[in-house]
Amino acid sequence: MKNFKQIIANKIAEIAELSEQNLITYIEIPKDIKNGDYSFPCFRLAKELKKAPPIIANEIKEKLDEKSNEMPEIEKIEVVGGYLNFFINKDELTKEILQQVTNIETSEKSKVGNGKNIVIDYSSPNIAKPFHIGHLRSTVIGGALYNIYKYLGYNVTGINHLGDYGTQFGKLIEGYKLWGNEYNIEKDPINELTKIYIRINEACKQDEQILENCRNNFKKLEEGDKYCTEIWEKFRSLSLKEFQKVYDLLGSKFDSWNGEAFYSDKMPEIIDILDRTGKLIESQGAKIIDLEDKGINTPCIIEKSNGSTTYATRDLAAILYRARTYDFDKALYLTSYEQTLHFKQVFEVAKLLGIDEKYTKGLEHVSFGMILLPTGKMSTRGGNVIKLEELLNEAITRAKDVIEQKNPELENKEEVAKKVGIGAVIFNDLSASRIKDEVFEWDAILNFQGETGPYLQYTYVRTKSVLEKAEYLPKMEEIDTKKLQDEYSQNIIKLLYNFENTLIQVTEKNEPSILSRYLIELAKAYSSFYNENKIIVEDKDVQNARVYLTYVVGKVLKEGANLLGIEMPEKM
RNA sequence: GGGUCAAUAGCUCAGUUGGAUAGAGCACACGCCUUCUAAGCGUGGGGUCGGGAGUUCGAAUCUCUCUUGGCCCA
Repeated sequence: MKNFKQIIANKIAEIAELSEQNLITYIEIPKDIKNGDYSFPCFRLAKELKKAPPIIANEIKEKLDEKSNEMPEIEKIEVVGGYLNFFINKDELTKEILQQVTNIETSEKSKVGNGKNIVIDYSSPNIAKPFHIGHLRSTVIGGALYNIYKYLGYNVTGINHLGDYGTQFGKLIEGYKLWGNEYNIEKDPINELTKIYIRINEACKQDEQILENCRNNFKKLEEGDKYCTEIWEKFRSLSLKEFQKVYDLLGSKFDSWNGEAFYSDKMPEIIDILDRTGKLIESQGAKIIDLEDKGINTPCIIEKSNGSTTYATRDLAAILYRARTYDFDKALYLTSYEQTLHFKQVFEVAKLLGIDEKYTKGLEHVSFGMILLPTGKMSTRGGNVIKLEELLNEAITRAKDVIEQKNPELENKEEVAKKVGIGAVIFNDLSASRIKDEVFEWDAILNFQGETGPYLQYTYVRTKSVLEKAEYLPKMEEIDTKKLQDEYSQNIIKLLYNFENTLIQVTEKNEPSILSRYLIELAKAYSSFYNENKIIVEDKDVQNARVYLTYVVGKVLKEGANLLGIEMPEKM
């Protein structure tokens, strides 16, 4: 793929005797098409050359014009004010892009990641607790990043760092011991376990002995007691079965399910390492690392006064394990911004573990905003949670209603409703920047109009419909790209050119919404094109060109949506 | 109190490392289906880019400060 920016920078560098590296960062893409495909603002050269920007622009243009035979890609250069505007030869550009998109599966994209190792820690729900809409963002954003890194040739490991450890299991075991036969946890594990959990908490408040038993259970669990371990494993596997229903709906996949419990025997080593650095100090009976000199005025607690470990210790053990096991270049943690301080502390303490700088530099907390209910924050104890399964099923039901209304003759309504409903939910979560909070409202999430998942799907379905009508796909070599020089086609061409670059931007910022916005732009551009241009026409050259453009747009829309975790129906 | 993130149209949000006249969707009004899916397309109204100061040829974007709100703090 030709890099037009590079070509322009290269030529200006020769003339202005400046470094190509600098110039390339100056070159920008004008918002308005009439200002060309690329633009070089000469203002910043004005000072050192001691000339007015328009004069500089004119001088560069003159010299560039002399070399025009060296740059067949450039059609013309215009000076507007202090700007030097470059117009790329449309024919050249169009051919280049169609070629690239045609071979999208085998393009050079895989070189970008260069086999670097990326570890993504996402979803990570708590065992025996409801899987609610608060877990959606981690699952969906993490999943999208997983797909995109992989697509760009990174070697990605997805980890579901389950919350399957902690004193609450001592309580659950006690509750199960006492009243296990009263609850049908096989049938409805999470709801029943939640009931037991609430009940045992009440009991603990009233009876100190029960609380003591709970503590003992957890201790026994840690020591590998057979009975406790068996019950714990039962809770874990029953919960996972429940979670799997949601993961199946969302299409989430993980390479590792090692949760907190997995690191339970790996924490003594962490404490030992930290101890030997001399930075692990006693404070109010707890073992802490002071981070004041690192600009973090809250110390990191490694071991509590009662001798139990903390989330921080477990995360440190995970870092050490992952560095050894996956040799990661980047390790991403997908959680809400509530945990910002926690990860700041952990990443700082990780520098004391004696691991290579590569690892500590690769740690990154990818934080996102919270999902709030119109009434405020969700809370499991308060009982005001919306379960993910419930949301997804509602989405499917609503999608089915729309299908009945718009296209009652459609085959596979169930399957399409699933893709559309889930697609709407996923896209809704990926369309705004991560950091934004989201107030949960059914009508907003399950809206199928405007900038939504179903809009992308609908546009894709239209491309398929056109291809079906055309009955054949012309060969790339037979396309007369001159037939694609209208404003609408060119708009699409330019967007297609940006596809790979968009994906790279996503990984640079760990921000899948950049891809979401891009796909909306592409779908809009195609919809305008579709409305303004008849595609199946008398003139076969025109038809071939437009059908082919339709084909590649469909291809990119589908590829892009799949990367976000959204499936495309062929009809809807 | 300390730290941190945010504030752009009535609502939800874009705005690529500072660049040309700040853009979408929803909502509202109007127009477009005897021809490729109207879950669509087009037109229109609507802005003190939270306030102020600064840096710069140029600031929604960078710096400082203030205001409001979210989140975190053994």
